[in-house]
Amino acid sequence: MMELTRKGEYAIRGIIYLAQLPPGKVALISEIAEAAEVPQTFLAKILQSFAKIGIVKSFRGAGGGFTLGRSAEQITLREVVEAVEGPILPNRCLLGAGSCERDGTCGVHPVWREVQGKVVEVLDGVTIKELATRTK
Amino acid sequence: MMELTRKGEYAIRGIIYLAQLPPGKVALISEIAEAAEVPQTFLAKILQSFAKIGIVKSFRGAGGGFTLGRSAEQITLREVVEAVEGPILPNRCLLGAGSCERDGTCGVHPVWREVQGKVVEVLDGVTIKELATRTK
DNA sequence: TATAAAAGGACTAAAACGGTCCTAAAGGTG
DNA sequence: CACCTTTAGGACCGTTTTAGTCCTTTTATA
Ligand code: SF4
Ligand code: SF4
Repeated sequence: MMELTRKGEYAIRGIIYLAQLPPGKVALISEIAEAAEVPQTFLAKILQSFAKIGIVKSFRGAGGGFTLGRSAEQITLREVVEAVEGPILPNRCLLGAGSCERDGTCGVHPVWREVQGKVVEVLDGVTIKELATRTK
Repeated sequence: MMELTRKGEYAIRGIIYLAQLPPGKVALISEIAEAAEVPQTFLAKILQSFAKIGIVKSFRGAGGGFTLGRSAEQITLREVVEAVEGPILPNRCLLGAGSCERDGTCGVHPVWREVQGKVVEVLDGVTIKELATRTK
């Protein structure tokens, strides 16, 4: 249960690599993919989607590549994970009332709410900066 | 991320229904399925797998059906969920060393370990009994 | 023996996963 | 301007998982 997909795993590895670079340095997708040991074209898609939401910045043409969109301490692991996997949602009844007609009477509902809260708390509490410095 | 499948959802609903019955009462799969609002043949598979591991007991033939395999306060939500979804495992690197060759140097690894711990803690802390009494 | 269940197995449609490949667009360089 | 480099976007694809159904067999009761 609750498994991160490869997409999520790759996204995290890629962004950590970016965070380990000297600030401002742009890295080629080929370079990131090799360092993170991730299929290049797949990682490209992921970083492109990150560029859209501002987590990374991208530059085209010669001398182009990717950089972090803001400083590593301002990007949380939660953000990265959610960007790629969607919201932390142990059960679909947690998104919006009425998604399950039983939620009013259901004793399990609050448990999922609690699980969600704990996971979000952990993931919100760790920044990419921390991960980058802790990772060799 | 981390979504419970319908199988898991149905399993929980079914077992809660069993827990709400007077102790010792056997219920037909048709009855459980209707009450829990779950496809009958699908629920049958789930309860059959539960019978194998002892969470429920089953009886064939006329007058047969299903009962809890032990008292509701001795069955945790975690057990039910894991029986149907497999172990709580936010990332595959958590099962066994060597499943990721990076785990020695990886700063993310401990975060997943923590997430796993928190979720297990919550799910272990709630019994089917509690859920049954809390659910109308 | 007839009947009432659950058990087991085969099968399936649809979605999600884990990518690849090709073309287009944008930005430097000589 | 022409050419090269690099990301962007879209189409496509094989495999696995999800979410079931259906049919036959076994077991137990009446
Ligand atoms: S029955 Fe309860 S736990 Fe299940 S989806 Fe509905 S509200 Fe959520
Ligand atoms: S890189 Fe780290 S988090 Fe990712 S699978 Fe390997 S050990 Fe786990």
